[in-house]
Amino acid sequence: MKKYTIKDIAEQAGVSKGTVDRVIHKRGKVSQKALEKVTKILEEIDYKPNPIAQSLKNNKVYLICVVLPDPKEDNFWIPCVDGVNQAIEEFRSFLVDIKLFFYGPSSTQSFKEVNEQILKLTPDAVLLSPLFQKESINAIKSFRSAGIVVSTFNSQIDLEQAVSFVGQDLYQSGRVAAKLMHTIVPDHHDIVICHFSESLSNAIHMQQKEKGFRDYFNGLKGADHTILTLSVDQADPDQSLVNFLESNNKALAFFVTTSKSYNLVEILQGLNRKNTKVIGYDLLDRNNDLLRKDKISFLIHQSPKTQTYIGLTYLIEHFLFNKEIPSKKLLPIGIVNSENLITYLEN
Amino acid sequence: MKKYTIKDIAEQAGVSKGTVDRVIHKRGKVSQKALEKVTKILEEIDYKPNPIAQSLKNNKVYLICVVLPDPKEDNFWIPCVDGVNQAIEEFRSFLVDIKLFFYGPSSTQSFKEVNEQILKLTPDAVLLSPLFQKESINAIKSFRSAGIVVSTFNSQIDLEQAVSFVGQDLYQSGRVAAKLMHTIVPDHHDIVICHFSESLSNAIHMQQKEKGFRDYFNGLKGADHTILTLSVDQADPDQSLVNFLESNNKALAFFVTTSKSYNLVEILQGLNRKNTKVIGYDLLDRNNDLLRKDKISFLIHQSPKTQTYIGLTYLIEHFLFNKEIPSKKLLPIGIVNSENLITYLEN
DNA sequence: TTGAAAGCGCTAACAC
DNA sequence: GTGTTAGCGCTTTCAA
Repeated sequence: MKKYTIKDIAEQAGVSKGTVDRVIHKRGKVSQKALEKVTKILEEIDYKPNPIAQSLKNNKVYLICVVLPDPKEDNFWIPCVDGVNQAIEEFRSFLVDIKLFFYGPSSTQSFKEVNEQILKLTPDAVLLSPLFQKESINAIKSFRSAGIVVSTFNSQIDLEQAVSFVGQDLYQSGRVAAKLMHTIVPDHHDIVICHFSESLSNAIHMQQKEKGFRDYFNGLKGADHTILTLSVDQADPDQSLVNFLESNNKALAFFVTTSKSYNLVEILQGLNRKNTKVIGYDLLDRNNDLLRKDKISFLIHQSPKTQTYIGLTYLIEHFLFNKEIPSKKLLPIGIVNSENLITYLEN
Repeated sequence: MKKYTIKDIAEQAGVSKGTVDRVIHKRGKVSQKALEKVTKILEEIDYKPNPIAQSLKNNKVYLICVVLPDPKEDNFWIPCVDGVNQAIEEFRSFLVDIKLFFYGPSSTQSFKEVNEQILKLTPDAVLLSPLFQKESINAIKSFRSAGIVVSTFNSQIDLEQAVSFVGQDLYQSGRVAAKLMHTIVPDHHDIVICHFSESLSNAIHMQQKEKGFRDYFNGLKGADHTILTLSVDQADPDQSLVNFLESNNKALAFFVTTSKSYNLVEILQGLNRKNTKVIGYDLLDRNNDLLRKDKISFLIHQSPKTQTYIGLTYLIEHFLFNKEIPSKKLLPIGIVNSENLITYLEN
């Protein structure tokens, strides 16, 4: 298992290392004869340059900026920060510098400002969650024209704009929830899809999930479910829920499209409504407690921590070792109940 | 964001790079005075050597051998081979050489032979699935005394023998299955735990899963389930199943502790038994088909591909970049239904 | 006990 | 067009 070096190839071809390097990187200034000779050898041995040596030569500290909504305002994002920190820790001794930036989850203005601030730093790459469609496309454009590599996570925006996306298939995620609901709820049952939209930016997410959910039930043969959609009023979610529930006392099965299932469950408990089935998203502490107590049947895990962690490792390994960045990575849709919860929390 | 090099430190301390290196690696032959000076600086800047430069210097091809049961004899292991191949592909250009070895899943003799063969190659590390308790401990001992790093996956053996284990908590996995069963099966129901033990080596696995499963139900307050255990006769599994089912026609809910759920389902279909609920393991093609057709309610995913892939990356990054090898990595227990199946298959 | 120097594989500047 | 050379950060040998 001999690994060939550029020196071996140079000797074999009877040229110098410099010439071999020129051939490898197609930098021209090589005679036809030398080119052919070297190319032939390269192909024969399927030469791959040692990425470690390449990286050492290129001793530059890569700057990567991560942009996401402030986890203090929406704790869905807390694990994303954990993922970033894990990457920082893991690559501490390498030549990478990772900086975190937060914006207000409902302020396009703060999103803009943060991006302008980052642009001034001219980082090598930006990893961002493009909550706001239009503003994100603008931001990505200006990053790219400054030669900055842009990767995205969590929110998929229709684009050839970004190099890479790490996240989940939200339509499929709605189908998963529907299938679970179908397994735990008898036929002839009313099912309620609840949208808690703390920031309008989630609208697309919620729609895709709803579509998947409804499509699943529409596709059933002898199906007979009434599916309602409830968009919880942001101004006063609790009252909005109470009103709905009091006028729909047959509603016992709920699919919450955001991480707010705890909010719904607390209201249900307040109204003393029994035998409800709730399926929601995200392993927040308050959700986890209710899952353990069987007040929530299933949570769907969107792997927020993994999303940022993987997004970052793609970038880092690209810079350090010339690895290709996958253009799209859709993570598995995790189904979580009270018993496998712990195995997700420990990872 | 300046990264310090040993040259910087040497200059700061007024000594040579050699001396700094001696301090860092505690190789002695350093005067008290120099030692203190350098140590102080190292601590102040929290110096971490550049692992890329270290690795480049150490230009050695690391040999890692992977030992697992022949996937032709038990296709549970096919994805494990995929995981190995993924790691090979990903680290193709680095100085690592990964070799695969198979043994007969029910032949301790072939396990022994393979290990002897590997011992002769004196690899740097071995990653193995220690199916056979006793023989594995012996093998690991001889590897370790030859200075070979040993990591394990899939089967946990009670040991400080191996450096690392990647796998799942099987007891918890049984609990997950039980919880799922509990959600989909009415009370007052007979539940059957089915052990298909194609090789005796699985015995411990199955026991742990059974224990978790039973413990879950025993822990319920107003529970009222009859749980039977069926150990399917290896000599003639089909007949053995038919006999059992004909004398237990109340049995409609089944937990299959191995990847053979398809086998049970086919028999159930042959007997034309309806309304059965089956929970099993592993995303084999035959299981997946039945999951899609709703003949299996849930499959539990043990992430075999990830197990070998992670096991290998731990070893490789340890050798190449001095990363620490986690002594135990328990992967999330995946709950799979017809809708999130595809998201697992694509990963 | 210490410093100087060579070299790992690769790149890029420079001289011819 | 081509070869030579210096140097990335670190380790290790050798001479002092």
